[in-house]
Amino acid sequence: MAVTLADVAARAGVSAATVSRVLSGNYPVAGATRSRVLRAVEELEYVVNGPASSLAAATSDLVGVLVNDIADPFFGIMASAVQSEMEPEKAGGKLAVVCNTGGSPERELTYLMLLQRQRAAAVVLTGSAVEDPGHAEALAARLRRLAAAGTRVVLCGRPPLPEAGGDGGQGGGKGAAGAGPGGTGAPLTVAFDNRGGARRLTEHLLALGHRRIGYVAGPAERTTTRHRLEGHRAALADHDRDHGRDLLTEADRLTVHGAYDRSSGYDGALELLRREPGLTAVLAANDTVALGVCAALREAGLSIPGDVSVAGFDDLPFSADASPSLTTVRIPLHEAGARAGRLALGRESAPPGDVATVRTELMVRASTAAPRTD
Amino acid sequence: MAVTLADVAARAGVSAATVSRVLSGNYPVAGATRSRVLRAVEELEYVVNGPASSLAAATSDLVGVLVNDIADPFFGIMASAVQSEMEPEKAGGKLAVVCNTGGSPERELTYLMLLQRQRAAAVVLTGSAVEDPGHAEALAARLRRLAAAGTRVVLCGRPPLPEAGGDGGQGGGKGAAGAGPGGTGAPLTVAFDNRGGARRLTEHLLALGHRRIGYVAGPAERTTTRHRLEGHRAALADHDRDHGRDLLTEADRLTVHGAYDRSSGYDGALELLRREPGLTAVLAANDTVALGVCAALREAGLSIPGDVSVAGFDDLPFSADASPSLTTVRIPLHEAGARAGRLALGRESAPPGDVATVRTELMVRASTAAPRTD
DNA sequence: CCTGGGATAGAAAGCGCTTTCTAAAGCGAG
DNA sequence: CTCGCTTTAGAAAGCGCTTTCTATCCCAGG
Repeated sequence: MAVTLADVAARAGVSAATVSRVLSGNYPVAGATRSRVLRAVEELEYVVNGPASSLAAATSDLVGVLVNDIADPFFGIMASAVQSEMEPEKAGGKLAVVCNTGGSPERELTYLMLLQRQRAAAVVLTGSAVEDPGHAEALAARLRRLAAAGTRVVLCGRPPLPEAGGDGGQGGGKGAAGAGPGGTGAPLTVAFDNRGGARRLTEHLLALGHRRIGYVAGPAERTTTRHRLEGHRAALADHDRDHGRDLLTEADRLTVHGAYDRSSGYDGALELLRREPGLTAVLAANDTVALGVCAALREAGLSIPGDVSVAGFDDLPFSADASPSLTTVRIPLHEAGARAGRLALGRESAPPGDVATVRTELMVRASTAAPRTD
Repeated sequence: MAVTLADVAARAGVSAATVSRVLSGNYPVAGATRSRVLRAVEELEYVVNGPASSLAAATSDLVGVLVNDIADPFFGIMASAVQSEMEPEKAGGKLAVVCNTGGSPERELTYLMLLQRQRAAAVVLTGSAVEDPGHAEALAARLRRLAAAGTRVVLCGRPPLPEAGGDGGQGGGKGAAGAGPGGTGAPLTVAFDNRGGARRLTEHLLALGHRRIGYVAGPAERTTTRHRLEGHRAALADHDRDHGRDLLTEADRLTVHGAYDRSSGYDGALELLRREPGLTAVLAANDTVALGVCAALREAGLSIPGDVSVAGFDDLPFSADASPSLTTVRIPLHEAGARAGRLALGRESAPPGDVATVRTELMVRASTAAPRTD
């Protein structure tokens, strides 16, 4: 039905082997022959059969990118950056496959299985991990298998995996977990400095004079949430130590958890206001949540930053445009994604300790100011 | 190196054929045999070799989704909806491959070529098309070839292709353009009623009493831009006819073009203000552009909607949250994407005339109001 | 007790490509 | 003018799976 290598070979008056060599370009072919082949390819509109090629060569030009929510620019930016490194137009270029897990660990495993089935060249996992030990172990096992199968695994924006727990059990599995081609076994990691960012953000609020600071945090079970919370508390603890205060114990009461969406911010802010009407500042899990917080505060008749300061996290494109513009912690998502992409392609060597941390940066804008002196 | 079908067959004490049948499930296998095979699969942690499977079966479980900008929720929502129809966890499930073209027609062709190489089961093209005749013909040719190769082609949010131009030329190509399996030849289309939406939006402003309406339109060469502009002008023309006015001739002067981003809105609004300081309303190419328009107007000391009304297009999630909340034209992106996904899978039969139009809906919010009576 | 047919499983022929291994030229050196 | 090397191209053996074709087994019906 479709045009095959043999057809091209016949037309060019050469063997199939020669055509293959011309197209892959990793073997010397005389100039005249080469151009004869290329002409035949043109004339017949030949397109390589990818599956056949992958089967024979035992390689694939697919790179999987797992994201929690493709409709969220946070992930869109990273995915776009990963993809920008793939050079699909070039001969050895890769095709990035963006898979939307919806944040579900089960779906994540499903996609990883499908990617393994496709013998993907690499897999990039973005987004925060769920801390449930069962899921974590299942995920680690799957990633180990992928690595053993020669797929490069890169984590982007999630913490490095814990060391292998169980011994993997039965079956005379051969490779001692991933000395496979191009895999160091342990996944490469591009980590965000969430702790440091949250810490600097809280320090900023403390320096402005805020003492009653609410926190609308992300889902309780995700690593990112925990890290940001830890940074926040570390700043409070430092402050307590230096000033003999006790903000840290208050922090529990002033923290609520929700999803990474606007309504969580809205609801969270109302709940915080209920718990502590004297609130002067609210930290949000991310910028989207911060927008919800702002909406709730405004509806409660509070001005920002006049009555309450609000700060977000991530610095998405819309954050600078919000009114008031959001104080937030910038995560260089594009840079991180691009780096993850290069690691996935093996174009950049693994960072020391296999973990590259990208710095976060405090962006002070209009939504935070000193509290009213009452 | 890796576990193969033969290994599983040996372990289960059956033939490779039987294992294949158990896994694909489209052939009767006795219960006892079946469970013996499944146990062997478990024990050996067998994962099917996708390329081999695709080669032998001459099918693939890849579905390509082309988007202009993956970081833009407009496309993210559609992509997510397409993906939600794929059921990757099921046996016959598909793997959606989201490809970011960056709006470049060349990259679009590159991705289509790669997807054809992978023998993708279907391809969904989202986003507006470029109207350049050269590109349009190249694209149409590529899509024809895809269809001829048995790949289902679905257009989502772009107009149906023009009828085949050239006759395709040389080579005794067989199929008369795509009576291939499951392809009707002509791509299936899910179209947005951009004209109608723009028309109703303009009518809304006219009804409020606006007469000097600026338009910060999208890139001049894209179909979507043209359609929205046509709707806008149709409304103006109707008004002129009924009221003996001449708003239509003014429209040219009050239209500027830009990209689909915030800064285009910002710059565009400033330019419009320069051309017509007495502007009472501004339409934007989409909601992101509208935000830029709002920012520019505000910096110019104008209040929204007090001095100038602003309206967008698309109704992205952030639009209701902006302050003031944006009047806009809602495009049911999720619904459209899901439908495109179903068409791609052949789970929904083709619409009459192969074009399904999804309705757009005017969302009147706080950013539009009657102009000041001066 | 024999036979025909349904149910189940195996043998084997590819699918279209890559890649050794091998052969045929082409060319300088002895 | 021949020998041995390099350069270039073909032959053919898979890669791991699917699927047709065929063989076997078992049971009901005659």
